[in-house]
Order: sequence, then structure tokens, then C-alpha cells
Amino acid sequence: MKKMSKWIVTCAWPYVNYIPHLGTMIGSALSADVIARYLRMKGEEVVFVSGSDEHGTPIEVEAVRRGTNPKSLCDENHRKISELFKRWNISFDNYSRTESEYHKEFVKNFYLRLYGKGFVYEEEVELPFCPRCQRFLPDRFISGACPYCNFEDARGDQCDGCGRLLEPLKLLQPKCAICGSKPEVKKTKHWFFDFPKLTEKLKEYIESAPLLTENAKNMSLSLLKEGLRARSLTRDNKWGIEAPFPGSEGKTIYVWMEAILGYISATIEYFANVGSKDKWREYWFDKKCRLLCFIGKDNIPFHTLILPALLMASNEGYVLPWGVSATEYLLFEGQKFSKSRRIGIWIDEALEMFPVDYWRYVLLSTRPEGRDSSFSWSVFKELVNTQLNDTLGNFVHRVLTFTSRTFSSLIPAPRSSWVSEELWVQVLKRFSACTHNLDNLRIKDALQEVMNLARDGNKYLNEQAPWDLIKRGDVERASTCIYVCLNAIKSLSIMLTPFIPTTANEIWKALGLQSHVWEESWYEATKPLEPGTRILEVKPIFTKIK
RNA sequence: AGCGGGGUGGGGAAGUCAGGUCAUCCCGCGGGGCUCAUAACCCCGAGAUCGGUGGUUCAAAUCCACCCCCCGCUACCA
Repeated sequence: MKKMSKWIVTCAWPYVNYIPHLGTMIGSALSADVIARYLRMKGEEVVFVSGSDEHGTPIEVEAVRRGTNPKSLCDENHRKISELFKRWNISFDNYSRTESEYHKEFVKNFYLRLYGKGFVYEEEVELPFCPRCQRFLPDRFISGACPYCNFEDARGDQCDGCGRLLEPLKLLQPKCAICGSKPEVKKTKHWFFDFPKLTEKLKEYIESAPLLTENAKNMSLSLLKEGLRARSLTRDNKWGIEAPFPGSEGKTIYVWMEAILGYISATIEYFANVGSKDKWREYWFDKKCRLLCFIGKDNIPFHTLILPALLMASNEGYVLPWGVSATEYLLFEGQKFSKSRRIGIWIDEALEMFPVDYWRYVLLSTRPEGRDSSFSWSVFKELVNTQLNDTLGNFVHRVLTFTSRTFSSLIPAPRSSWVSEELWVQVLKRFSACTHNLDNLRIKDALQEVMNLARDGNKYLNEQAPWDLIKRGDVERASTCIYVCLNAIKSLSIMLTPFIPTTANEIWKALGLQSHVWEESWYEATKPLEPGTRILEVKPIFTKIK
């Protein structure tokens, strides 16, 4: 038996000004869930945490727009999103939020210690300020005409007309994007994290990190090559965590710089809630514990450079990300998901249309691992109908039906040489390939391997033709064939569990097994069924769509 | 503009870092088989000079140079 290890599995914290869409789902929570479930089934010690990212300007603005306040808006969205993650069967141990007291406490103390270690310094800067909103304006909250091409609706950081990068104050007729007033320039003081100090150590880290996806590694190295710049830690927002530095009253910590520490605070909160207050240290301070982060490509620098830098700077012995799995983008019918233009599907409306496992299967099958991929209804329909339903569903159904009619619903006894049957050999092969792929976070390939096993099953059944064997009176060979097929179904059920747990469990139950499949060991996939067990009444597990 | 990623039969993808064993997989399409099964399943076949041009090599989807097209990022959006 393999030695157990500790794992902290995390996924990017959704920003909760709105409900997450399918792209957010596949890039973070769903991918992380597959691996968390897989590791637990292997018997590893896993803590799977995430939470709602709640602070910052966009939430403040959204709250104003809805005529509410940031806190109520966040309470409501956090509640909705937590509920949705449950309905998507995301097996978080703790889905926390940046408004959690544990988080605020941890962040303030952490930065205070960093300050004490000389990694934080203050500097005066000039920033655009809206006198009417009484608010400093992030670049994107300023709009105006582009000074190069006269495009009228250029944002403060970049012109959508000509693509040029802009200085917000060089726009012609600059306007506050919230109220339309003319911004002025105001001096303000901010605190900065001395990030460049750690360039060499970060380079070593990136080069030796065990499991970075290619995009994560390349982008990080390229940023290091360009040279790091100090990151500002503070903002003049009201809605956020108070900056704890001497003289920083009235400032809050920049959202990213606090949310990224949520992985730690959510672990602390989790263990406090289950009554083992100090146990989080056994994860975060154990050099052999593996921290695994699931993110979309836009979050790469924060996980491969900023988080490690903060943890290194603290010099307190935190584990650095052991693996970072960054997906490319999921597009919707070839276009970017867009809330304002209503392009895409959001995780609440998805569940109103189809069962959760249909979505999980399609998203995991099209997971953008090497390049952007596109969700489309035609792909959705193809995958559900031809793969889930025809290949997998039908294999299970024909075997169970045959068992029920020919063997009175009892699992038949095979002849002793059954282990050398072709399909069983395939089971062992597919199982080991699937395991290997999951170990390397190749989720799509792993799932493909499972589906291939269902194909092997259909093929074996056609070749053996047990209905023919029965007609010719060869009950022993027919029994062996069906026994092997039933065992393949059991393996399928185990292997499907991380991907589509509800369906996997239905299959498991159909075989007459009593437990919940997710409580079983991963290695149960290659252990044979007990002949004589009664299978349940057969009903199709999927239905075709449209 | 700079940086990063991508362009592979009709659609969707793998293969490219370590050149040959490579043109693969899922669908679609054409033909055949089977009748246990949700018109499902199985077999066979047609279809691609791997974005373009040039180069290196006995050999290039893979390496080099230049060009065209798509997407993302560029640090105060989060």
C-alpha cells in the first residue's frame, strides 16, 4: 500500500459581483474537485478550500447600482454561490469568504509581520480621483476619447478602438465611468510589496516546481525575464480589509493581495470549525505537504510569483505551490463570455436546463488544457448523446438487462480463467492509464480513458455475443462474459466518481452494492464482484437531449 | 507596440519540447454486420500535401528564418 500524503487542494476564488459562468467553473472549482475527489479515494489526506472574493471597487460600484451596500450584496451572492457549488457537487471542505473574521485577522497579521521584515515600504503617488464620487478611480473606471485615434469610448488603460495602451489622464475629455464627472489628480500615499527583491529565489522556485502547466511556467519565466516591479498593497477603497501599517488608516489592502492568502485562512477556519484548531499547521508547515492550485490563465502570475513571493518573504516556512494547473479560456460559441452582452451560460441557469453530471461531463471533456476551447450547444449535444448515452449508458444498460433476464438478476459465477478475458485485461490497462493521467492532472485524458473502457466493453460484448452462447447452450461461457462485463461496469463506476459522482453512484447501486461509491477506495476498481449478488431493477441512466 | 498561446480531413481535439516507428482520437459521412440494448452496439471505407513561403536534414506536423490570421496579457479590472 502506498504511503499517504497531505494535500491542500485549492481553486481560484470567484469574484462575487455576479454568479460565475461555465468558464470560471471548469478553470477552477470543477477541475479542483475532480482531483480532490480522486486523491481522497486514493486514501490521501486532503483539505479542499476556496471562497468568495468580495472586496474592491467593482463590488462597491455594483452595490451602488443595485441600491444596496457592499456587505449585503456580498452576503447575498456568497450565499447563492455557496449553494450553487453544492448543487454542482463541488466537494469543498471549506468554502469560505474574504469577509470571514479568520481571513481578515490572518491577512492583517501576516502583512504586519511582512512589514516588520522590511518587505513593505510606502511611497507617495498621484492618481485620478472623482470629486463627485469621492473615490480614487482605477484605470478602467475612467473613460474618454482616445488621444491617438479619437475612439470615443476608450477605457483608461487601453483603447478598444486602436488597441493602444493609454495613460488614463491623457484621454480627451476624461470622465468618471460611474458618474460622468471629470476626474482630477490627487496625491495619495500607498504601501508597496518589495517583490523584485525575491527575483532570484522565484526563478529557482519556478524552475524546480514539480508540476506547473506549460502556460504557467512559460508566462512566469517571461515575466521574470522582463523584470518584476513592486506591487502596491493598498487602495483607497472603503470596502476591504483595513491596511495594518503605521500611518495607513483609511486604506484597505488591494483585493488580490489579500484574497490570495485566503487559501491559508480558509484552512485555518476549516480546522477551527472541526475542533482541531492548530491542525492547519500540519499542512501549511509540512514540507512534504503538496499545495495544488487550479486556476484560469489570467491568474497565473498571482499563483506562480506573487503567492510564492509573499510566502517566501514571510520566512515562516509555508509550503509553496507544488502544482499549478492553469487552464486556457473556455469560449462560448467562439466568443468570450460576457456578462454585459449576455454571451455565455451561468452556473445557475445551467442546472435549470440539464442534470449536473451532463454539465460536468461536457465541461471536463472540453477542458481547455492546451489552448482555448469553445463550448457550443452542438458539442454539448454530441457529447451527451453519443458518449454519455450511447457509449456508456447503453453499455451499462445492455449488460444489466441481460443479467436480469438471463440470470434472474443474480451476478453469475464465471469460470476460473475469467481474469484472462480480453475485457478484464483492458480494465487493468485503462485503470492504470487513467490513474497515471490523473496523477499528472491530465483530466481530459483521464476521462477519455474511462470512456474508452466503455467502448472496449461494447466491443467485447459484440464479439462474445452471450445471447448466442445461451442459444447454443453454453451457459458457462455466457456467465463468464457477463461476469467480466459486470466487473468492467464496477470499474467504470469507480473511475467515473471523480468526474460525475452522482451518476457513478447510480451505477454502483445498480450493481447491488450498498455503500456510496465515493466512500470506496480508488483501487476497488480492480477488485472482483461477489457472484450471486442481486442487481437492482434496470433503468436507463441517461436520456438523449433534443 | 511588446510578451505569451494557438492555426492539424466537414466539426471538435491529441501529437510538436527529445525529427523517422505519425498522420491519431471523438463525431459526422458511405457501406456492411448484429439483434442483448435507449434506432443503441460492432466491423470496413472515403476524406488532410498538418496556416503560407523558404531553409536545415538521408528524413520535418515536429528544428531554423520570414510572413499571414485568431485569442489572451501588459502590473490601479479582479
